[in-house]
Amino acid sequence: MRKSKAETARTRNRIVETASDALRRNGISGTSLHELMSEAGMTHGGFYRHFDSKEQLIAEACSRGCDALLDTIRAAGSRSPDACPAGTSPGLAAIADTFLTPEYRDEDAACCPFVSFGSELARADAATRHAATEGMRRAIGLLEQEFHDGDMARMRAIAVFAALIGGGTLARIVDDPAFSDEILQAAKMLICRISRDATEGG
Amino acid sequence: MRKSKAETARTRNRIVETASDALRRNGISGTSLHELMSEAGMTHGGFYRHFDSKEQLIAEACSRGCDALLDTIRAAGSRSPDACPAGTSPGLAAIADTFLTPEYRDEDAACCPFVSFGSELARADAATRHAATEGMRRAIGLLEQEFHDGDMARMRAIAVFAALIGGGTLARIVDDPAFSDEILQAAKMLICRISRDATEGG
DNA sequence: CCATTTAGATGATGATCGTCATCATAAATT
DNA sequence: AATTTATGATGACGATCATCATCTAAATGG
Repeated sequence: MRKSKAETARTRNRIVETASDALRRNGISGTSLHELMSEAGMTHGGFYRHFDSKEQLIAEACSRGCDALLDTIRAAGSRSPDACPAGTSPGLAAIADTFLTPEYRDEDAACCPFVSFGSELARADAATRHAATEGMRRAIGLLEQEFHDGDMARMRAIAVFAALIGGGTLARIVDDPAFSDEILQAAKMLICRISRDATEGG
Repeated sequence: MRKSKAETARTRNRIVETASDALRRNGISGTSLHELMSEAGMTHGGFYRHFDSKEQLIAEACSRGCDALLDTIRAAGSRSPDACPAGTSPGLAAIADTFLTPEYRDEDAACCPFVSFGSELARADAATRHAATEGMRRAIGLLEQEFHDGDMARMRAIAVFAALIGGGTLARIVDDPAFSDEILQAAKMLICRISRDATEGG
């Protein structure tokens, strides 16, 4: 049942894409190759025609998940925010609005890798950690643009990213919806505050 | 080989304590009962004399890990900080100094549960999530005290906690030490900024 | 002091895991 | 057209997992 070169490449791509989704739904150790491959429409046997190991796939899927995150940040940044306190950058407010809402929190698959399996990434193999590091660099780079080369733009971008990931992670843990919403609000407020600091030169 | 009541209680306690450490080192799915019990100085067989399931132990160990976190926060809050920018609460600066240092980041076992297995907690069973939620409530309550009933004390305490967890999680992922240190610095700066806002009524 | 209960060791259970050998088949190459 | 190559299915491998049955010896309760 050999497939054409083009179709083989498409299959490989489909596995990575499927893994990227599955990881964000179930985490690294919660994702098995069996489940993964059948989700991609195949049996488990073909896996090693495309990858050397599960770890190699995880690294690639992590990178792919970061790409998706970047796209979401870009799309969010160019939207008009639900609410934008005076002095806050509209782009940052819109990004906070996108990632720190109950709807985004309750989504399983569209979630960002760092929220979905961030604590597992700290224990992952070198290649995966590297993919995550580079993804994080790019994400922070995007946020940095929102500060228009201002003073401490990079520092502030990192702070915003930490608030996004911290708030998102905690909100997903909490089993009390009101408390969880409070966390989202606090993180959103924090990000707007950082943005205001930048425009006011605080 | 039956043991006395007191010793049985001590054994059970030792298992929970061991699990609390193991969880913070290896995460939830990275911790097996085999490994756990032998770490506690026993074979795996005796486990079910003390617990109904692995999940039940995880929930208790999570609660215990939160207790340890609370103790660390309390101890940190009453220390004098390495550096304390003008207007920043010394307690908050000291807490940031404790949790956002390279030394704390590089420790395996003493780490806080939300950093160590926060993303796994979001997918854990109801009892574990509840234990985590209550632990988080208490941690935020402690931080809230640092704001002395000021305006939005609770909101700010949540923001500080999100910055701690977000910063700590990201710093542990990154494989570039300089970048990781940068993340710790940014999160620390953020927390000092929140503290200053409170004293200045910003 | 005897009968009962039980903590913890040993070892088996079935399920699931990552990985690999084999095979049929169809694309690629000659 | 003949030969080689490689995809993906089938199924097995050994390891590991949570859980449980059984056995022991010691603590408990009468």
